[in-house]
Amino acid sequence: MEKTYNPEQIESKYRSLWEGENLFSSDLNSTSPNAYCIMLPPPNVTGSLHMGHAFQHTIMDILTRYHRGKGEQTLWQPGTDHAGIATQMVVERQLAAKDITRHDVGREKFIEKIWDWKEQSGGTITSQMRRMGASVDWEKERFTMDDGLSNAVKKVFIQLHKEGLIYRGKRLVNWDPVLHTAVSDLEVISTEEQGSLWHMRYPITDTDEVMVVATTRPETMLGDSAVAVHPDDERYAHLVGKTINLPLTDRKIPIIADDYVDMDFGTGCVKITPAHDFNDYEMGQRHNLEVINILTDDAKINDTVKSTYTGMDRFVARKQIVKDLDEQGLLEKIDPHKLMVPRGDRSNAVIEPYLTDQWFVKVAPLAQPAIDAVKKGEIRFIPENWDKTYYNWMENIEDWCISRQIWWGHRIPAWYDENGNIFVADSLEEAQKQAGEGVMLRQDEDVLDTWFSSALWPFSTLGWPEKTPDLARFYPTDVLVTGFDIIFFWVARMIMFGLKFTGEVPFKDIYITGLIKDGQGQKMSKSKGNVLDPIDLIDGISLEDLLKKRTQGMMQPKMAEKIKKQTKKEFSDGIPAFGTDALRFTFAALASFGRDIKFDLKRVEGYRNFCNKLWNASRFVLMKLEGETIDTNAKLSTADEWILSRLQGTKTKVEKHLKDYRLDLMSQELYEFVWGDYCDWYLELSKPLLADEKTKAGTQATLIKVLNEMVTLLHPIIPFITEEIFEQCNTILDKDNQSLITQAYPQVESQLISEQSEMEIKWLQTFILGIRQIRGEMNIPPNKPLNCFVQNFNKTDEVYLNKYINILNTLSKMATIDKLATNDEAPESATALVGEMKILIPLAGLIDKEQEAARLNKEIEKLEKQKMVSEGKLNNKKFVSSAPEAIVNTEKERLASTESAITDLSEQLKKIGNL
RNA sequence: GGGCGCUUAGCUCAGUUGGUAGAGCAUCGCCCUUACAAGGCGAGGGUCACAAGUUCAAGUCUUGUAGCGCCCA
Repeated sequence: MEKTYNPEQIESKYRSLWEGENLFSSDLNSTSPNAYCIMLPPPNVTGSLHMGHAFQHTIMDILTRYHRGKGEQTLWQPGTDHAGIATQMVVERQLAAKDITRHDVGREKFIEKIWDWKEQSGGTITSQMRRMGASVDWEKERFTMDDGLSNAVKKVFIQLHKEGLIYRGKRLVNWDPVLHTAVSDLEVISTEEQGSLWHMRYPITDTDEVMVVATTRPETMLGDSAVAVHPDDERYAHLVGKTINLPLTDRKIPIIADDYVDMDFGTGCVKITPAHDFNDYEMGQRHNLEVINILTDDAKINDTVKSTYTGMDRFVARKQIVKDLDEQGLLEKIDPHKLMVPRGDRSNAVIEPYLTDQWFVKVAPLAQPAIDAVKKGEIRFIPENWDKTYYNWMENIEDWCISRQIWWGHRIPAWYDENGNIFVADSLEEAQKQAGEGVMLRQDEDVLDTWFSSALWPFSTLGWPEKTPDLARFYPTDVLVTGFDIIFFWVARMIMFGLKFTGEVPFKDIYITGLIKDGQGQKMSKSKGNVLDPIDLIDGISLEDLLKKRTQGMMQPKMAEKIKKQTKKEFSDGIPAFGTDALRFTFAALASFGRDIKFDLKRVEGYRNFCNKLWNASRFVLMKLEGETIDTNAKLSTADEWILSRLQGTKTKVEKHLKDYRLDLMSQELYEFVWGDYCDWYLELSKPLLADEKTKAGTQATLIKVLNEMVTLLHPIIPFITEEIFEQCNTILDKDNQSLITQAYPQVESQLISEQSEMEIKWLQTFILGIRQIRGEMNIPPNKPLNCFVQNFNKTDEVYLNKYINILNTLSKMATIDKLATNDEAPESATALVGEMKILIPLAGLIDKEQEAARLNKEIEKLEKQKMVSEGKLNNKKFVSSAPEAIVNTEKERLASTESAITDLSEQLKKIGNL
């Protein structure tokens, strides 16, 4: 084996081996009683892997590899979604660079271009997944626009339509005037921006009075249908029922009363524009107001308004209208005002409420069973507090606008005849049958929201609506691993559709992961220039390349400067190559149940070091075993029994943590076992044991057994390095070359749990630690041989002393360990305690008396504090009477041993002091 | 305004049904001891945000306060 761990070579070796031998296949273990299945949340086909994906994929892979190791038939289903708007935008942008639009190209050609683009860039994310070691069943890879999935979409649409759960209607929707499409509520991000509040004077018909209304969007006044006041507002009571001469138009509009109006906001008068505001729309319905649309698809003033404003962009018109009102003396004032501005999450354009014909899913009837499934515990959120977020949203859910005015996606399976009658069918032929011979049909131009097809993912990928064996075997799936940001977009919709169409929940557990943020706790985003590419952590990247990556395609040069500065500060030497395993271990270790995760490069470095440690421990073992025959029945030493016993404890905890999805605790447990128990203690103990013919065989057998189990336990987290170590072990043992990925996950062997050996080794450790502490504090070099005495030992101590004399001499570099009788006068010494037994290291020329006195004083002080705590408790009658007996006893024992230690150390202090 | 979180060592975070506050990193000593300097050994460092309550006992349970964050309206 190489002296240092080199991830690069190992990783490429096993990437091709695993896939080449089809070891991720879900056909393995096909006779197991249970099957295990995880659906990969399909990433955007033209996207790339970000830290969040890498994190979640690591979690899914750990679960997958674990269950595969448990002998279950396991499917981790991969695939991508077509990301309608996002993907279409990319290709439109490419066209825009050549100064053409999709309309110039035409629908069919344009879609061809998108498919081309998908072919070209669609492999990015899957190849990155391969770099991460994701053990998905690649043979089952799906795409939301595959034929099978498209058929499922059609079938669902048709059935829901038949049941009246999908309808078409003219409604106010969120309109993106740049993309020319409706978007759902969820795709609109409202943020606070600085704007103005314009106060306009509206003259009351046939009077000299005016009403002052305030608005943040003055241009919408062209579509006003009323002015509303609160019914209890005495200031305006006399005006209700009169009309306003709407300025800049020749229309008269009524003054109405509605208790929706906030009397205290502004003047208490509100202009009502039903076609361009969601609240106004509802009020319009209540009062039968006219709905006047004044905008075009691209948010220009339309020709409903016969005026000079027609054709003006909404923001140009705004200026002009304000100017015109001012000239007519109708502008009262302009106040600066902070308001929530809705923008499209893709285009960043200001969204307009806009009246159009759209398709909707009636959600309420679907939501109730979906709520019940969680309430009844058929679906469990992990951590469970997310269920509140889910309920909160599901209980206030609105109908879902599913039509999009774009070309890339599943075309809505609906046709219209010349009279506007709708025929929903899975083909033109079917629709024609419904409409009758000779009727001219035209298919709906729109496509469905991408999430509509994603919502079917857990069963459409398994072949639904066919009753396939996969569907029977793997559905309902076991766990969904995803971020909280798509609980509404996706999780809720999968549950609704899953229940509706399969009658079963799509998954039993929903593991909501935290969000990966940068070192400063900022959300990673391209515009902030703080994204980390997981692949750069694996392969490393120079500062130069990182700067280039983070600033290319920046809209604002100013931002680029800032990003450069920040990046130089944080990554002055770029990022070293840590390897996939180190990154995966980091993700596992960070996967606690908090909400967000500040990503710290130092952690990756630490776990890279862990891999190196594991590597070198393996090297040690293999060196010691080379050319030897392993006797698996050899007699075991206490140290062997001890490490095997510790291993059982570790396995038990790992099992529990996995069950609880606490991968952080799982990885910590294994980290501590490997580094603390195995490397720091057992390997050191093995050195003298291997040198002794009596214990050699047992030690060899134990070294390799534990190493093998360790790498098997770690394999789900760090698959590459463990696979390599496993192979090296096999080579040395002359075993057939099998892959670790197919090995059984180790089970607890309860007969190997040994309290006796744990007690004995604890004694040994205490002895060694006592001496190390004296060496450390007295600055005695660790390899300088020392003489020491022991005194005040009991029978057990004596047995252990005889048994472990060799080990003690080796591990704590003792020259001699001599027994002193209780009455024997010891030389001036530094002292450590093992229970009641004293270890005495003569000062003679080695140790400064003052220093040892100071050390003892410090120790005694610590013990005194502890003594007081214990005494305080035990003197409290209530404690003694109410606390459980076991607790009281522990406290008594603690006090006794503390007191005895104080006595011993004080005595020692006195001895030094006297000299 | 409604909902959900967070606040523990210099930093990043664990802390199970209440029972002596932990890890990694960083810091400070001593060591290139034949698996590992990407390492070994030792040490220092905490009023668990604040206040009150329940309890023999509170980082942990209850209530309130402050600061920070996210989601929804």
